[in-house]
Amino acid sequence: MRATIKDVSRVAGVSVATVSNVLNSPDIVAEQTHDRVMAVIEQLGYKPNRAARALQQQRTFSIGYQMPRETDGFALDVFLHRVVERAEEADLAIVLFAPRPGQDQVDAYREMIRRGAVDGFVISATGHGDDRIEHLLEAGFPFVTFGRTDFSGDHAWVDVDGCAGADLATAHLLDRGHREIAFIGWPEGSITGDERSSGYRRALADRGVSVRPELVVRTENGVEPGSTAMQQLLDLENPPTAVVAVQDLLALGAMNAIRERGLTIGRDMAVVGFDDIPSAALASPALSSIRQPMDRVGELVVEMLVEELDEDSVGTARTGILTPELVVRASSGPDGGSTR
Amino acid sequence: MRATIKDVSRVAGVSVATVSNVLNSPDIVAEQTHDRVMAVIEQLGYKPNRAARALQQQRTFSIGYQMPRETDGFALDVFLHRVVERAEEADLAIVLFAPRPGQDQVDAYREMIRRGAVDGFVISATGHGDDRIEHLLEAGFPFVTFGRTDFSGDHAWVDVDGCAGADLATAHLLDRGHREIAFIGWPEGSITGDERSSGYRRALADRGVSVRPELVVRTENGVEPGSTAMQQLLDLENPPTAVVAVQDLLALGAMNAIRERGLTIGRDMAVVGFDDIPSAALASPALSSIRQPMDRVGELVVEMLVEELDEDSVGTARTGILTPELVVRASSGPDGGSTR
DNA sequence: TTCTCCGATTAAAACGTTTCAGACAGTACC
DNA sequence: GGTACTGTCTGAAACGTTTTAATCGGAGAA
Repeated sequence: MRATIKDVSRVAGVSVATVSNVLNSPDIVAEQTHDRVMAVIEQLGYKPNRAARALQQQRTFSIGYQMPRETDGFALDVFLHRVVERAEEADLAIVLFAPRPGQDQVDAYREMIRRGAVDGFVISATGHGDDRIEHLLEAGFPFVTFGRTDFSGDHAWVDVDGCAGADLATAHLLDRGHREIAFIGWPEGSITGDERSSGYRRALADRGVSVRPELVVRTENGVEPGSTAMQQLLDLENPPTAVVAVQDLLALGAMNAIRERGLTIGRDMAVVGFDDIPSAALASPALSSIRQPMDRVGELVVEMLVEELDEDSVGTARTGILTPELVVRASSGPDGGSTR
Repeated sequence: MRATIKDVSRVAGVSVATVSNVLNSPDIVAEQTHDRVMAVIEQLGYKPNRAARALQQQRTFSIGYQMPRETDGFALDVFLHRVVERAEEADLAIVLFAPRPGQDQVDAYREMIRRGAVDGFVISATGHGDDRIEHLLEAGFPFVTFGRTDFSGDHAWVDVDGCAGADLATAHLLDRGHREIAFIGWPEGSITGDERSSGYRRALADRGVSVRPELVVRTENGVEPGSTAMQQLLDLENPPTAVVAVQDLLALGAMNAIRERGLTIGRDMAVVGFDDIPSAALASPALSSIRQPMDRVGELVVEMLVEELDEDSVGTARTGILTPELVVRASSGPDGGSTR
């Protein structure tokens, strides 16, 4: 059926070892032989069998990725697409897995390792108290995370600078003349949320604007919570003129609340969100937001893992911090001169 | 490092063949032996090596899925999550791949087959003139598609009944008393689009409402086209009182146009979309839409492929048609009595 | 001439499974 | 006591690679 190395060797009149060498150590084989074998390989459409290679080399040429259950605000499609593309370049396959119903998350990883299914992992949806990280670290198994963890110092990770993102959003509003800028955040304690809220404060501090504590509202993610939070802000004696939300869903909720009060978004109240989920562009008015370079994240995550695998120097703790970008749309008001 | 079958056999004091039998043909081994070996397997945390198994059995226990480039209106995350879960149950891994830059789509499939990387494919984003299908058919390689193709009679596929969906949407509006119902569709020629538009006509015909040709507008997908189409409909001498869109993006665009005319969505003009993209629920007012059971699709696709692989009876041409469901939200008007 | 070295090639082992053909001991049957 | 099973277990081959060590012919050095 499929051509094997044996077929190639027979047709080319050389040993299988030579064929293997042509592919893996082209320098040690005579040029003439090389060309002849190459021609046969081409002609037969030969591709080395993955399983055989994996068995012999004791590496699988594939990396595992746990399919996330929820993907709120996470552009899985673009992330994963780039991950796959980049992995392909390094001759690696992406293998998806998920804990079986009732199976512990960590167990799923353990199983993948035990059956020698992957050489390493790409991990997303990290956070405080993530037991996967701890387990992989003590197992000494290669992995790279998207997002920081409790053990960020000990492993490779890629993250988007949430602080810079929130700073960007806030500065944008300051540029447009706003001084009373509110922040709808998550409860303290999440890595991502705390980062972003610090960016808000930094931007204000940089411009010498003092933070009014009552302008910072913390709530869980979602449209409804965003709406409630905004109502609360609007009920203040001295309400803000602009608001930055830690996530687009909250921003969309805030927009609803603003609209319900008969105010015009962008004119009476400027809004900027975070994550640039697809619905941000589709909202009306369209929501200004902070876009994370998810394709770059995917790319970088794989590149780091490849390095780790090549040198198998676990524990070098490479890190990559990417800068998000501000996407200005109608919700942050009529375009003042400065769109940067 | 990892325990192998040899380790187990040594510790349990039996041959490797017996260990293998314990796992694969438990019936032919004495109960006592079985239990003893099982205990050792447990104790050592032994899991059969994937590569070794694949090499010996000449099947890979994995199925390939080409990462789609664009995912408009396709809930990749929920589809893929269920696919992975269901595959796991059948002891199959999902391997992602994508054509390398410059590489032909079909070539990517061919390469996967040649290197014996997968036992079969799950394919989405099908349509007229899809050369992947043709190639796989003549290669006699197992696969199941989500969506019909030019060769639907010759292979297994799963699809959502778009006709029933559009019927549901249209009937819903008829139930609410609308008689002048417009349809914003795609240009004729796409399998999915034509199906859905026929559902619109069927619903009207079933209730004895005649189709006014000028109420059917065809345009490409997207928010802007939807807006333009709606403007066109509103400019009619005798404009519709409700509109069904073949896709949510078009519906969202239509909503923008309606709003811009100073009309109130749901009261002056009812709107129903299709696909129930995340933005539908987030729009304001929230958009009524037709939801496709993507989790069921994923499930079914895998189940069919598993059957195909087991019996290796390619060409049985199993088919599965799933019925979508109507999600009623504010855009289709105040709730009249009948929400079904 | 003989020895050594070198470049090119290859035979064979190994990776961890599954499976086929036997082996082996006991049991039932004639 | 031999034959034929039967139930359990095992040795060895095979799957398609890579890799190590060995072979081999020829060229250069002594």
